[in-house]
Amino acid sequence: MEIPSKYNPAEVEDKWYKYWMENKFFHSEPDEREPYTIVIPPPNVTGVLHMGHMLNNTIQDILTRRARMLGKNACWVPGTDHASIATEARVVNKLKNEGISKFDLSREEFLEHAWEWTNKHGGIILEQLKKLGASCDWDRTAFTMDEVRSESVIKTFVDLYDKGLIYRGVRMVNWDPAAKTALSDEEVIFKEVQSKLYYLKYKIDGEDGFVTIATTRPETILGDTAVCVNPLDERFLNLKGKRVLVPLINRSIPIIEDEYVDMEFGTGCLKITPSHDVNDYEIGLRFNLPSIDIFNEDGTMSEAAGMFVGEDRFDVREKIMIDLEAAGNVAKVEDYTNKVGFSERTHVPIEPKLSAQWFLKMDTLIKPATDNVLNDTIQFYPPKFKNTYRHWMENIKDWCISRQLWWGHRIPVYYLSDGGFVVADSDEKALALAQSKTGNANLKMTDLHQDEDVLDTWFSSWLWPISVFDGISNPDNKEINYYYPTNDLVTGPDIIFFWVARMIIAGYEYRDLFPFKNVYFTGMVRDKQRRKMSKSLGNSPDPLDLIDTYGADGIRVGMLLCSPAGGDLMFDESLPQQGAGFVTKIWNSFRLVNGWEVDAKLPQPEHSKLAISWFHEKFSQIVEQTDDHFDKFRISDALMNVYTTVRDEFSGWLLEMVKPAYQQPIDGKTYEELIDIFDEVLRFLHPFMPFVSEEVWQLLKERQKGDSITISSWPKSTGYDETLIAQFEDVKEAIAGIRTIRTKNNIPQKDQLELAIMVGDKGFAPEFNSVIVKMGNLSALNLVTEEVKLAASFLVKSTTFFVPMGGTIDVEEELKKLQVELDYTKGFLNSVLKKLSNERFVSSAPEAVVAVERAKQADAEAKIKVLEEQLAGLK
RNA sequence: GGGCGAUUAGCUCAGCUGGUUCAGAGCAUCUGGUUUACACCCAGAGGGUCGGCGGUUCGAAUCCGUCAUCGCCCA
Repeated sequence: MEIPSKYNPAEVEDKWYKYWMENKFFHSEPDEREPYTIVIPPPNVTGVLHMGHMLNNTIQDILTRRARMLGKNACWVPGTDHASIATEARVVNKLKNEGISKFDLSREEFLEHAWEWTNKHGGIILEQLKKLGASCDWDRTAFTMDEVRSESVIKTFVDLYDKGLIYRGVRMVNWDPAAKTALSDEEVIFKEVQSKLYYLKYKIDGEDGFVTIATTRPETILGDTAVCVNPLDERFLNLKGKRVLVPLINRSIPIIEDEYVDMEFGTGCLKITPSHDVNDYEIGLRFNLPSIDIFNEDGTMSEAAGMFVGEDRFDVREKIMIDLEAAGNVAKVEDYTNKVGFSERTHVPIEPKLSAQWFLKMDTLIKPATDNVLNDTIQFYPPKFKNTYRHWMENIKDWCISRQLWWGHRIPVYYLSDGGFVVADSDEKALALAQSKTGNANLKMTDLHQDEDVLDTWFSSWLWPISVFDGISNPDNKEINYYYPTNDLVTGPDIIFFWVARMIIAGYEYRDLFPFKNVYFTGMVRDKQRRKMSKSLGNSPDPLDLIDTYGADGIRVGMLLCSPAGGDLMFDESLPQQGAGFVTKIWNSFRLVNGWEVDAKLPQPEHSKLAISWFHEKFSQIVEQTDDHFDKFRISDALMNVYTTVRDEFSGWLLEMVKPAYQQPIDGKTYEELIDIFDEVLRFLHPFMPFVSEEVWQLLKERQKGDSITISSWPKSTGYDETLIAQFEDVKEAIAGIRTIRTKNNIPQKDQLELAIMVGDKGFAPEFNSVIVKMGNLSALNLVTEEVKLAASFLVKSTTFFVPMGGTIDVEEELKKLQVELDYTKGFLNSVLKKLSNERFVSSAPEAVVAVERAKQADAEAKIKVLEEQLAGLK
C-alpha cells in the first residue's frame, strides 16, 4: 500500500472515530470483568468546549483507555447538567430580544421555550468531545433533567424531607437581583472593589448632638433600626440608653451596645440594618430589632424605604448622598477598598436579603464524608486539597437548595389553603397526603398549590455518580451494583465544595459508600501571562480551531506535556505544535520501517540482535515506571516517559541500530521482531494519542475486521536486567564520544574510524561492541592495554576510548581537555577525602554511606591515574 | 483578618522516609549539521550558593524556627 509522506490528522481522526463508534468499542455492559468507571463532570447542556474541558477530558480519556487496555470493563459515562441559572438567564435574554418578557409567559410556556433552546444548543459540547477522541459510552449519555435523573432528584428531596433534614426557613440569603433568586454561599464570588466610606451624622433624639457612623452603603440607612456601639468604648458612655434619628426620614431608633462592634473601625459607631446585612441580622435577632426590607426583588427601593421607591440601589446611593449633604448629615467621605460579593452567574453585586427558602441540614450528613477523605479512603490528588476540604466541612452551613427560577426540578412541596404543606414525589401522592393530613377526603388537586421554585442545580449533580446508573429509584439494580463506586473523578478544584464534597455526602447517604476512590484535581488553564482563560478576556483559543490545526492527538499531548496534578497550565500554541511534531515523528518512524525491503534469507546481524534484546529490557523498565506514574496520577510524567521513549529509545536508538545500510534489505528476523516492538510501542502510546496510534497500528500488520488498538492490551512489564541496561548506557556514552570527536574534527559520518578501548577498573562490557562498530561506523575496534599515541580520546567511567587521528590530532586541545578533567577529578577527590578524614563522619554515619565514600575515593584515584598517564603520553 | 499551600536553571515543574539514581526533566537559549524516515529533524553545549537568615546534625533542597514574596480558600 502507498503510504502518504504527510500524515493528515483530520482525515485519520474522523475515520477512526467513526470506526470505533460503529464497533461500539466504548460501550460497556456489566459482565464478569472488573469494572472501571468514570462519570464525566457534566458540563452545562448549552455550553461549548473550552480549554479547561480539553484538559480535563483528555485526562479522563487517557485513564479510561488505559483501563480498557488493562482488560477492565471500562465505562466512561457522559452527560450534561441543566445549569439552572445560566440557562434560564440565556432563555430570558433570548426572549427579551424577541420582545417577550418572561413574566408575560406562564410557567409552562416558558419551559417550552427553555426546552426548545436546550434541544437546539444542547449536546453540542458532547459532539465536540468526540473530536477530542473521548471514548465515552455514548449510549449512556445522561442529562440532569431527563426522566431518570429528575425522578432521582425529586425522590431524594422527599426522602431527605421525611428524614427531617430539609426545612423551610426565613433566613438571610445571598440574593441575586438580576436573576431574582437566592444563591448558595458557594455561588458568591468576593471581589475587592474601590468604594467609599461615608461618615454620616445621626442627630441624637431630643438633644443637640450628633453621632457619626461610617458605612459603605448610605442607601441602606432607610432600613436602619438601631445604632450600635461597643459597651467597652469609653467614648460613647454618654450615649447609653439614648436614641438617634435616622437622617432624612427622622425615624427614632435606639442606641444599643454589643461587643461585635470593632472600636477601631470607622467611628466605632455602627448602623444596624437587619434586613440587609448578615451580621446586622444576627444583632437584630439578639436585640429583637424590627427588620425593614427596603429593597424589591430586582434591587430597586421598595415602598418600605419610604424614599426613592422604584429606583435602583446604586442610583439611590448617589442620590441619597446629595440629600444627606443638603441636610447637613455628611461628616466626610473617604476612599475605601472593600470586598463585595458578586453573583457567580449574573455578575451583579449580591444583596443580602431575608427570605423564605428551603434548606438542607448538613451537620449530620457530612460526618462520613469528612472522615473518609481525611482517612484517605477517598484519595485526593494532589493531597493538599484535603486541608481545604476539611476546613470547609468544619465550617459548613446549611445548604440553601431553593432557587426562584422555573428551569430546573420544581420543588415537590404542595401548599394547602390553610398554610400547611405536604411533600410528595407526585401529584397523586401529594393529594392523598393532603387529604389524610386535613381529614378532608374531598380535597382536590386544585386545592393544592405546588411551590413555584426549583432546586439548585447542584442538588441534581450531587447524585450524578448514583443517578447515572439509576441507583436512587432502583437502588439494587444490576448496573449500580456493578459500576458503583466509580474509580476516578477528574475535575477542577474550583468545584470541590459545589460538587465533589456534596457527591461524597450523597454517596454515603444513599449507597453507604464513597462515590469514587480517587479525585484528581486538574489545574487551571491560563495564558502565558498567567491570566485565567476566559471569554470576556478573549485570551482563549477556540479548541476546535486548535484541533483543526494540530490534530486531536497533537492537542492532547500538548496540553498534558506540562500539566502537573493540581498545577496550573500556561497554555501556549508552542505546546500543541510540539504535540503535532511528535505525531509526525511517529508517522515518519513508521514510514522508515515500512519502506524497508525484507530478505528472509539474510541472517540476523549481531548488532540488531543486541539492539532488540536491549530494547526489550529497557522498555520493560519504562513500562514499570509509567505504571507507577499512573498509580500516583502523575499523568504528565507518564506521558513524558512515553514521549522520550518513542523519540529517544525507539526512534533515536533502536531504529538507527537495526536500520539496514542504504538500499539494502533488512533480515527477516529483525524485521519481525521490530514490528512486534512497534506494535507494543503503539499500544503504549494509545491512551495519549488514540488516533495516530490506531492508524499506524492498523497499517503495521494485516488486521482482521473489527480489530482495533482500542481493545488491544497495555504493555506489561516483565521485569528487566538492570545490569544490561546500565551497560548499554555506557555504550551510548561511548557512541556519543565518537560522535563528538567526529564533530570536533569535522569527520563526516560516512568516513570510517578506528577505535581502541582500554578497559578500566570498572570494566566495560564487550558484548555490545558490534553495536559500537555499527553506530560509530568503525572499520576496526581493538582492545588495548596501554595508551594509544596520537589519538583523540574520551573516558566512560574509567574506560578510555581512543580514536587514532594520525597527524591530524590537535595535541594542545587534547591536553587542555585532559587537564580540565584532571583538575575536576582532583577537586572531587579532595572533597571526598575531607569527608573521610572527619572522624565524626566515619564513626556516626552508617557503614554503607562510608563505604560509598571510600568507593568514590578509589574511583577518583583510578581516574586520576589514567588521566595522568594520558597526559604524559601526549607530552 | 483567619486558614492552607508554594518559593529549585530564562520559563513550567520533578525531587518519597536527611547521605551516588541529588542538584534533575521538558521547553527556551547557544553551537554544529540538508548522513538516503523526519529541519514538525539530528548531534552537542551552557545555565541553579535549591527565596533570605538562623538552628538541629558528622552531613540539609530535604527536618525545625523566623522573615520576605506570591497564590488559593474562607470571613
